[in-house]
Amino acid sequence: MITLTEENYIKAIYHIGKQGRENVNTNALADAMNTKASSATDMIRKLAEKDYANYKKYKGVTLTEAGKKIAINIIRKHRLWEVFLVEKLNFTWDEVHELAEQLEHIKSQKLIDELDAFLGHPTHDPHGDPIPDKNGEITFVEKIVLSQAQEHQKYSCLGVNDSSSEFLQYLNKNNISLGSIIEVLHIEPFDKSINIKANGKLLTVSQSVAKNLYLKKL
Amino acid sequence: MITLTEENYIKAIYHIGKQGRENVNTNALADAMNTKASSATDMIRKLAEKDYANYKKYKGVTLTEAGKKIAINIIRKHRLWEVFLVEKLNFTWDEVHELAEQLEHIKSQKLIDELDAFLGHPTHDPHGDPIPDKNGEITFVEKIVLSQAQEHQKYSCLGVNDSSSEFLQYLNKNNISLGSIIEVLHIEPFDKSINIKANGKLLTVSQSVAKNLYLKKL
DNA sequence: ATATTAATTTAGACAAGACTAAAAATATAT
DNA sequence: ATATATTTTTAGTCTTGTCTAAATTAATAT
Repeated sequence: MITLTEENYIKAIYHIGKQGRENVNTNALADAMNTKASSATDMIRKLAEKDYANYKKYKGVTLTEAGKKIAINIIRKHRLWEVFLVEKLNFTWDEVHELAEQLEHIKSQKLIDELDAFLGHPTHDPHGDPIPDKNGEITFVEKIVLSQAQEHQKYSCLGVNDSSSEFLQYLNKNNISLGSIIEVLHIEPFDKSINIKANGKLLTVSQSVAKNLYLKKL
Repeated sequence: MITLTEENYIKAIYHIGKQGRENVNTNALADAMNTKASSATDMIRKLAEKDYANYKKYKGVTLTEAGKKIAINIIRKHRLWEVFLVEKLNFTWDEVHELAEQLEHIKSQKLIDELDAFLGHPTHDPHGDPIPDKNGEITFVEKIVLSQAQEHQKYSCLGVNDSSSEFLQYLNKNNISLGSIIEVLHIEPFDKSINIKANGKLLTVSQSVAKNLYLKKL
């Protein structure tokens, strides 16, 4: 049996490992888990013991194939629940994350298969992140971040990098959501702020916003 | 904050208290929770400490109003999830209980309000048990058990007392479900077995079956 | 190359929820 | 009414996941 805490550590290792170097260091993991480095060390040991993680003292941690499988399955559940909440229960995309953190730990293969079918086998969650299929395959869509976009080019909004409710509410306020058409008008060389036309409306966004918005060239 | 374990103890106290004397004894609680009496004593102490339970040494435990409120809310969530699983995700009534035991602990008021609305504010779960409303009100339906039924009388099936999957599968096999029309033909004085016509088909049921099937006189 | 700083691990302790074994209180039987 | 049996509580221990403080290893700077 795998505990809830173990699942959360595995998920954190997966996410950190994804966006940076392969080997996840203890402090980064402790940060993500809101614990101290010593607690992270203990858990890493335990996960290595159970063959969910590869661990060499002072060298950081990676997931084994078994660990990755668990991580991907949790992510699949998380994202399917997010779709359910938004599509069926009138949640907005900034409300679903915390709740999905609870729901992702529900254990039932049939539940997740049926939910998937009930939702029509969605491929992306409400933030634009891909939903792994039953076999753990993740369909990768080529995407860039707004801060790397070119002037005078049209894009469509694919998703977000930062899914904090603050950021999502900022986007809501400016009427930007999945699929929104965004045209880059001008990039200010001084501070890298960007003038865009989003769904027809003119808007200037800072670099910190631009870094967290994923786009697809049209 | 209330822990998962505390919630489960509160629920168990509520259910045991419901079907028998008010004061729940330590052994009964330990049994229901699959723990030992000493563990139950510890938890009862803790619940009393937090004002969820009334406790006098050696005298058993009851819930306070706050405790009852929590219990009823968990039951509301449990039964709404059961409806969801059966109505929307193709589960059968014998498959849903364990899964609902997990789902009932998800914490989100909005989730449960929206789920309730999504399901059309159902009043009963798939086993015929009433679903408490948002204010904790439980609509009580007068029901008898098949073993107390009268000969030559027609009834409709309201629910079950024993919701083990063995019993539910027995009912499935004999095509008895919620709302089934059941006519009592003859009660055998020797062993109290009962000849019934269920959905048009003749069937003889033992007393232990008859004790666990709830009916409403038609 | 060595000193200093940063990251990681170890050691020991704590709270929650469980257990066993023993003691205390209550219930039952003659 | 007293002896016996049952139930409940207490005392002490264990595991999980956490912490602090100290020790160790790795990284960085001069």
